[in-house]
Amino acid sequence: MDGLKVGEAAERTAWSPRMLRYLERLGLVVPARTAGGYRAYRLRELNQLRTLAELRRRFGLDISDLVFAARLRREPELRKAVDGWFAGADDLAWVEWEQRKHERLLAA
Amino acid sequence: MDGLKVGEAAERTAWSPRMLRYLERLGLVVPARTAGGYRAYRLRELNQLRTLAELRRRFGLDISDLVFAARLRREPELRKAVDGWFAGADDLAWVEWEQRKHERLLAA
DNA sequence: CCGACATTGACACGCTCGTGTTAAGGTGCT
DNA sequence: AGCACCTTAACACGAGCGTGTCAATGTCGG
Repeated sequence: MDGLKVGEAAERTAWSPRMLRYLERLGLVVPARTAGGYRAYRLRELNQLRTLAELRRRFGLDISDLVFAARLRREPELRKAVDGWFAGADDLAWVEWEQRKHERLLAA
Repeated sequence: MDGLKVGEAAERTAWSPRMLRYLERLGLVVPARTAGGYRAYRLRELNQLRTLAELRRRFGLDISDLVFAARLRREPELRKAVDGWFAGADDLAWVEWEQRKHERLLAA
């Protein structure tokens, strides 16, 4: 078999098999599948799992924080809206920010 | 008084006074204070509150998602680490996962 | 100086998250 | 064929989030 099964991957990454399945359902770490339906964890997934654990430990992140970060990358609409919110939160005026966005669009 | 008190701000933004205090404790919308200790909501804060409600409604965001987004802006160390995690995850995996979710829905 | 509203702090409650466990069945090496 | 491990689905449960409410006290305008 090419890639580790869920139990083997769990042993090598200090996650439980349960959590590996959970992370897959959230779309964070998605292994390939064998013909029989077994999860096949390869090097990329193992690295993701180790990095993920490190992020939680070092920065106290929730898993849901990473899910949100993933959404930010995948949904430009969302990223724009969030940026807009922060524009109103910094001392830059919202209207000015909108204006400059329009200017950028015109310039493009 | 220059700025709205918490009750007045609540009426105009469709948040409860309780939630306005909560959002302040999270560092998301922080009004100035009067000499007597009353919160003074001005235009900037009112706009932030309305935009915040809109983000929740339109994108289904949690408040904690916005708190995390704020951390991302303020902590370059954190942003770098999160970017690093995504570097190990090419978006092919995401597409495959979406496809299988779709198949599951069709099969149901 | 009184009444309306503010302040902080605490208790409460339903909901979701992260995690384990168990059940009922499938895969695959030897 | 058997044994170890996998699959999904379900139930369980403590912890934390979002929110309301109540109590004790402070501020302010008329």
